[in-house]
Amino acid sequence: METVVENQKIRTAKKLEKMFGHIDYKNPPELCPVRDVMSVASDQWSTLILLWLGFFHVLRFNKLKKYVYGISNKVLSQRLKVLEADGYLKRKAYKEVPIRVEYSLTEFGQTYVEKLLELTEWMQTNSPKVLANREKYGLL
Amino acid sequence: METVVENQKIRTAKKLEKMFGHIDYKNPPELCPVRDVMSVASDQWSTLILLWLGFFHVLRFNKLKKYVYGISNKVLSQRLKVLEADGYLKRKAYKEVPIRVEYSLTEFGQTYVEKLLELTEWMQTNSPKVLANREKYGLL
DNA sequence: TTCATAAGGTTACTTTTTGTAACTTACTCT
DNA sequence: AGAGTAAGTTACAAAAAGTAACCTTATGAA
Repeated sequence: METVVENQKIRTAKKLEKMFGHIDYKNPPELCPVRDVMSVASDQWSTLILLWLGFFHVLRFNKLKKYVYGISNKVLSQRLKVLEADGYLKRKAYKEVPIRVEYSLTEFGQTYVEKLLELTEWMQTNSPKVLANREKYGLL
Repeated sequence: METVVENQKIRTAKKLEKMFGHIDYKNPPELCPVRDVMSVASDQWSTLILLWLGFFHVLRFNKLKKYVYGISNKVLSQRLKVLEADGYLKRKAYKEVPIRVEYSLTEFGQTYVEKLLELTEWMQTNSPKVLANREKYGLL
């Protein structure tokens, strides 16, 4: 039993070595694409935007704003631009009045949402544990 | 071929429905534990701290600071406190002079790091694509 | 014809979060 | 007595995020 956990720890460390081991830790973030890309894609607001798009497939600006509860116009529009630039979603504007704009995932974005979903499922499963830990810690 | 992708999209949306579908989107973030827990654990600095701990198993404050390149004392100590409170890592202080403090993952933290690692592997695989997208977008 | 409305933002201004760098503590070694 | 060391903390500056008012363009009602 113990060794199963230990072996898992070792496997994990090996993968991390593959990822970080060859990188000189003195490198600034600009030279680490993983950090760069990750900081955009796994930002809290970006995550919520992408997940809701994964759910609805197509959403307009104001609907998105409604579902990504608490986001401001400013941040929503800024994140949508960046996520579009990075290729996760596409924007389609119809020249009607008032203007209609539809956001949806690209195929690339869809694959990312699937990964993201796994993480979110972990969160869903484990958040009670975390909240319990937090409470226990509060008493110290 | 098309239908495979389509079916995947539908499966994803179904999972998302399970996660978000029953939540009234008008709920503030305080009432959504998933958002709450996730905003701590998948913060950029937290992620890096946990991954490096997954790699080294035990790290002292100043070593962590060295590997989590660019983090400030202030933010590092703040994140370590929160991650400890949430149960991802443990702090062990030795009453020597100068003081020695060792940080390591809890077993719970270890399971999270494994999930996180999958996401990071995705990033590693796909960051070239994102950088390419970004460049293409820049030309528009 | 003037006015209200609507979607999808943008802008100016305030508040919060981060970053920077100097300082603290407590004991040991010179 | 003074320097050095690890693990932080603190005061102040810079950057990011939140807030709320405003813009655009055209349609339909008054």
